Amino acid sequence: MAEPHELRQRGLRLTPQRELVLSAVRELGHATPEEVAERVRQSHPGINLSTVYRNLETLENVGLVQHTHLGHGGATYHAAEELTHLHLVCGTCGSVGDAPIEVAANFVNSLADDYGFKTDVTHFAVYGTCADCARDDI
Amino acid sequence: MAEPHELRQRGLRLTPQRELVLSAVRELGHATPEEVAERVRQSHPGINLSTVYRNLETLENVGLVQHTHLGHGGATYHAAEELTHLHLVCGTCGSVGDAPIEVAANFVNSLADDYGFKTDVTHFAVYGTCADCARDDI
DNA sequence: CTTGAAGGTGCGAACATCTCGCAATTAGCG
DNA sequence: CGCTAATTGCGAGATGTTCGCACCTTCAAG
Repeated sequence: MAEPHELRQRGLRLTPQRELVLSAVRELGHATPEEVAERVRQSHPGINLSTVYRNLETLENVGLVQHTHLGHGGATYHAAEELTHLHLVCGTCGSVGDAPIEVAANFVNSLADDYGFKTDVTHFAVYGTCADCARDDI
Repeated sequence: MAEPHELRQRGLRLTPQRELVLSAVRELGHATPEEVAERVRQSHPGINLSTVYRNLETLENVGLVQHTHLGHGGATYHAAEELTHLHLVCGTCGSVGDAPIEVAANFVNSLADDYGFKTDVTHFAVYGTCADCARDDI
């Protein structure tokens, strides 16, 4: 039973770079393209940044990874399987916390009912002040 | 009665560039730094982009304007008075809709109660698919 | 009204990110 | 094995934003 590789299943060629980019994203959890490249270089030093960008895009197109905006400008990538939480970004200390998507369920439903807007809560972070910073009142 | 200018009240010097940047932000609603610069150039052609960036930052520090991330990478600026709505960004057509912040009230309260996280819902857009695109199912 | 110090502006260079074109390489079908 | 199209590496280029520095303005003090 020739169980085809998950990349081949999606019509992609199986290149070492591609596999490494995918596993880097999986290992890193949240990662910028730069961080992915750095991780990949541990086992494949010659990989080019362009290749990382292109593979992230390709992998996103076939649904294996997704990107999220955590602020500033750059996107960060996740394995698609892990997108089960939303991101709480603290504007004071910069920390990124997680919360289950369920906390947004009512909000999402309201937007759907009132505006017909289908929300993907994981795509943008939720911005604010984390508990620690709010307490310290820096 | 010498009502001091709003900029002077906040300890800022009154320069033509500064005033123009502020009024451009007010007139434009949502605007990228580039758009602000373009608007300002209508009455003050020589203004430098750096000056726009610096003034946006300065005005933000004193609370007259705020920036929001609507996606991609760049920030967009608002007059602080107008930040009474959240932004619904459609990933399909790119449109930016508004919704009153009240729709997020429960969500914000949940995050505060369960995580101690004080949310600023206006800072990041809410990403998803707008009613039109969802209907067309493009 | 003058004047000096601090703040602000313009300009160009430097970055940081990300995209693209192109030639060389490689996966995978037949 | 041999071909073709997909993929990679590389360098150049497009953006978007920041920074240093010399010159210019604001404004308060005299």
